[in-house]
Amino acid sequence: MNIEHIRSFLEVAATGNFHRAGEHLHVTQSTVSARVQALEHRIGQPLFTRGRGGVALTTAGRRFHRYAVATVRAWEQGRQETALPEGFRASIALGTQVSLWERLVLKWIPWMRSALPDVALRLEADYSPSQMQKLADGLLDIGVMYMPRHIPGLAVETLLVEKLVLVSTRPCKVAPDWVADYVFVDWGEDFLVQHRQAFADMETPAVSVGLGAMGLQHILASGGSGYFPLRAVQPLLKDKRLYRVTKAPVFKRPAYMVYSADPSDQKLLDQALAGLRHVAREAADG
Amino acid sequence: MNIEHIRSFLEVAATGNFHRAGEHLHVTQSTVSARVQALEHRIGQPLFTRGRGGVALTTAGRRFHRYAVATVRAWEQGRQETALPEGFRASIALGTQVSLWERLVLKWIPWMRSALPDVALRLEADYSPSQMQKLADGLLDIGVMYMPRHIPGLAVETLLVEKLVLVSTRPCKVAPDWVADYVFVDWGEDFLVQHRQAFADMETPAVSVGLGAMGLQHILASGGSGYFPLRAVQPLLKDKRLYRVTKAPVFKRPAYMVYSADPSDQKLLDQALAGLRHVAREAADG
DNA sequence: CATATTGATCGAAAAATTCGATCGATATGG
DNA sequence: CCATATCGATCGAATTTTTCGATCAATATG
Repeated sequence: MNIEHIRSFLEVAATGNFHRAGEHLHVTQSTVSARVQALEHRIGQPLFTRGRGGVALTTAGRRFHRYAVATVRAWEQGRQETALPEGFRASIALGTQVSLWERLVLKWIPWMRSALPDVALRLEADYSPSQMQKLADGLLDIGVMYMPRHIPGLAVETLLVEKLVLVSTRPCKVAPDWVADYVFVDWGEDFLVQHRQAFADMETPAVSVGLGAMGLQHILASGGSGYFPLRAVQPLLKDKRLYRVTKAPVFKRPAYMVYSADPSDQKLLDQALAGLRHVAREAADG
Repeated sequence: MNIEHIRSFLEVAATGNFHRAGEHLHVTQSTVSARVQALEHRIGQPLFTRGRGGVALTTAGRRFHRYAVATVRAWEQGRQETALPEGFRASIALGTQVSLWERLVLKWIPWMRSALPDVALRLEADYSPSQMQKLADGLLDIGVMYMPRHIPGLAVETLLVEKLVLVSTRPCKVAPDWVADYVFVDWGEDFLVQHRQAFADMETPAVSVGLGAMGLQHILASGGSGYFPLRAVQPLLKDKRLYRVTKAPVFKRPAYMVYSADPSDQKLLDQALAGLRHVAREAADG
């Protein structure tokens, strides 16, 4: 069965008129008639009552209508999602965590556009678990994230290593007054482990924050200290709005890129990965 | 685009082999090849990597896969739902409330099977509001229910009038000791209004029940009185397990059938309605 | 190196789709 | 009552698409 036939059925149902349906579909009335008849024959039921001033759906036609909509929509959407934009040769689908978006992907886009102008880019910012699934299912070509799971068939490569440094709103060289104004920011499981090792005797901080940007806003507004990516606080250190606690340990937080070990277009993937490595070098903390 | 093409894509994706896919679809390998190529051309992307020992989905192919499944399923299901069973000329879709199922529809089915053996029956038991919507949408041909809403384009016809009579587990001629052992059964809005008019000074009964069968079970188990359909309690009256309170008012509870005022097959509908009227007469309280 | 398996390709045959013209039925207006 | 307009069905011819069988080239297997 042809999807054009189903689309014709929907158009006739909408207009109630074979001629008008034909116009909308850019075919003749006899074509519409033939299509609807083919559909009716395939289903084995009349879908329209042909009468006086046009047509109306039969009970069977109305029953079929919702499935017709679903069928056409599923096909149309699948085509849309899968097809390449006009004038492109291939496409790369990349998923990333929001926090790595600005830092890496935003710079990778122009790199790709100039290096491979005929490759369309499909980008999504999502959270890590669903992204790993999409990579495993082959729905994404590249994932950029902290803390990937290891899955067979997927290669994981360190892209850059962020340095998390302790900063405070007051100048001080040693670890600050814990508990009082320290803000614990959850930078993920790796950080948690390192943090616990370094500050084994530390009591539970009064404030702990799940999202980095929130923690930074908090200490800037209310004063305090906490671990933040060097890159993110560097301008604030220059402005003397924050001070680095130089004696405190520095933690490392690596970001990875994940990709298929056996891609359908090895060459294309290699180029895209090279671009990511390039922007990662440029974005390195130094 | 042809749905067989999409089905072929799915079969190839499942088997990883054009030959085997062809066998499953009862076509030759070259047909499968042509179909997949047509699909790829229509989408503008290769969906498989053809290689050494078979084929594998590309990223695009994997992306398309779920939509392919959705498309085929929607069409297949629509055809299933809409098509007539083998050897039937037409079909009638009837929806009813559960409580009227046994009373009417169960007897209507054999009537229809013998009167119109080449008409398929589609039956669903549902609750009134969604049923009226389905009737209005033309998804049902006939609805059988208490308390239909009136909707333009739908005809409503009284099918039978149930008599609700007061019965008690103890013999008594007059209204029983209210409140103490009377069970109020909610037989719908009409009943509520009549009941309130007849027993204006009645206090709120101790027990009120939403479903008729539950109320009947309750008074049979624990003793008491309440309104029930004459038809339902008649055998219990004969067995002297219940006694009718003859002086109490009798309430009427009409059941209706609802159908399109302008059906696509008037003659067929008329015959089905005649059948319903017939079984309703037989089921009348007398 | 022979052999088997894979998907692509080609040409011919078959099937389907499409179009334009026309038909019959029905409604509208004078 | 009749001329006219509108509607969908139908027909035949032209076109396009689909299918098949045979064959080819590439790649594994023993």
